Amino acid sequence: MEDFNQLIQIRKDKLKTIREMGVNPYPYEFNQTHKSEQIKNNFEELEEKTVSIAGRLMAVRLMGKASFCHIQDEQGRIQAYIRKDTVGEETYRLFKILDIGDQVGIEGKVAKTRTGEVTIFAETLKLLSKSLRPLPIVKEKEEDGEKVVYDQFADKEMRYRQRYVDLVVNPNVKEVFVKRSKIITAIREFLDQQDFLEVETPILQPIHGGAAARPFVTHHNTLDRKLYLRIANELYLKRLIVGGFDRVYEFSKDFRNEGMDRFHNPEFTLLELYVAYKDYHWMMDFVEQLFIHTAQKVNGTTKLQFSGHEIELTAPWKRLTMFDAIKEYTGKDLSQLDEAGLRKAAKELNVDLSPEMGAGKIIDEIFGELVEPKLIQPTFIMDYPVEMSPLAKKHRDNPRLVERFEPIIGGKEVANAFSELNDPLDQRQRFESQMKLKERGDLEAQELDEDYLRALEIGMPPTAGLGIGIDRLVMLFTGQHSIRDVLLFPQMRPEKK
RNA sequence: GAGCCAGUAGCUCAGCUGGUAGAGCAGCGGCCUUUUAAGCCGUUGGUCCGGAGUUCGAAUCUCCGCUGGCUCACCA
Repeated sequence: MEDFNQLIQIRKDKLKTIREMGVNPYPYEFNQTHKSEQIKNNFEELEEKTVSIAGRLMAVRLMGKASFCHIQDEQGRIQAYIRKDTVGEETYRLFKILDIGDQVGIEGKVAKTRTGEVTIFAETLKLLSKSLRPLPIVKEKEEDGEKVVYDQFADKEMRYRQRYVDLVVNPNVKEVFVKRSKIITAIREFLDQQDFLEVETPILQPIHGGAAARPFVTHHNTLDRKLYLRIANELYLKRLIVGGFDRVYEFSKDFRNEGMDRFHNPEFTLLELYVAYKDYHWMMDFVEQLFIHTAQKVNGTTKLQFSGHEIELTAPWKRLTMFDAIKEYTGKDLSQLDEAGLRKAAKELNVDLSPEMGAGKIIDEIFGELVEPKLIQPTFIMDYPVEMSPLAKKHRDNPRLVERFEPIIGGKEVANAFSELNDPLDQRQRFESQMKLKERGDLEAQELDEDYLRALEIGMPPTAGLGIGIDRLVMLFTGQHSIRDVLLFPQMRPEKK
């Protein structure tokens, strides 16, 4: 720490010197005419033209009365050449005491150096912001066309806690978040083209409905009442379908008070959308088109590289009922078995069960263990056991099942959809069986929402609904293996002083 | 929640079966007007994650704790 303070103290001393030179180390603006990649990509056109760039000083090679440095801006890095004779004595003196990490603006002519690198031959240089805290120094070298990185800033804890440093120093991190933004834009564009209305529903909810999860609890002082941070927005969006909006969607931050691992962060982004007069068959076609549109817009192809697999998103995707999928991958037909029979089958398949699991949960367990990880190419798994889906409509041919599907890609589900339950009496019964689970100690069982039932009693049209975990979608589209790598500021334990 | 691994300079790391801490980069002082991991000479810098124990002596061994990573469990 002593040493660290020393490094900062040296920079503070330099700051003082700079002020004494009559230079404002924190000026108010700078006129940028170009960015780094733009200059490199349009060299012929810009050669010998004057440009001005702004960015962070990332490398300095000082040689007496002339120097090379690299400036990093939003697009990348570009080299600048600073000559004492050209910029003048005062400016060169300033340049010599600048540190890596300082923000500078440079104006000069574009040309190539002897070794062929596009370089700005500086005529003026302006300090735009003095950095007081040292940055990790990452060096790169080209070797046989391969980029070798030295001293990479790799400590994950520090990368997540100080994302601003991570972003400065690890350029590929930036790409992930640019892509994340493009994905959301592409989805929004697709939905808007299809006449959806983007809406906003409450984050603070008196009843946490729409999913099975433990909530965060908070308190409203004026109303003196308990409120929950939403775990889903499903019940509000369906109230809007009742109200007469036929196509609605919301990108929502949802909150679940559960464990954290590479697939779970306490707050995450969920897209939910609802479409009146459609069912889950229609929704499967829709999901295919949504994914294809997004992949084309973001990656320019319907192929995805993930975990060493090449995934092809072109429609149609395989459609399998859950029972057929289990039969295909385990050889067992579970469709006619009762709970005892299912337990026996699970045992034969070496799937561990806990005693409180009901028939639906056992089926899901077998599926999750033995089938899901093998579904690499996009596959719709359809028709889930009724007990696990209290908001989905019963299957038109089989009352033990609901009309629900999940698309699985790369061995992981990326969405969840169903024909929405709109029979108010059936919905009340489903809530009541959830209440019984809750009494038995299931902390994730859903709450009975009297107002939602009132809305269904007013009457909801046949409706298809869809939820997509946006973070996991981004993981899939960017090839990242941890949710923390697609969240700018993942949740961390408090930093120890 | 469980198991495994890790924490040493600003960054990346070395430090063997215990003998009192090192390198490269960065920093600082020099030299250098086409360099690119620039180079050359010199040099500063450490609560070895924290605490307790064993020992003449602990970065190193033991225990407890903290933080993180990975895997599993829970969970969409």
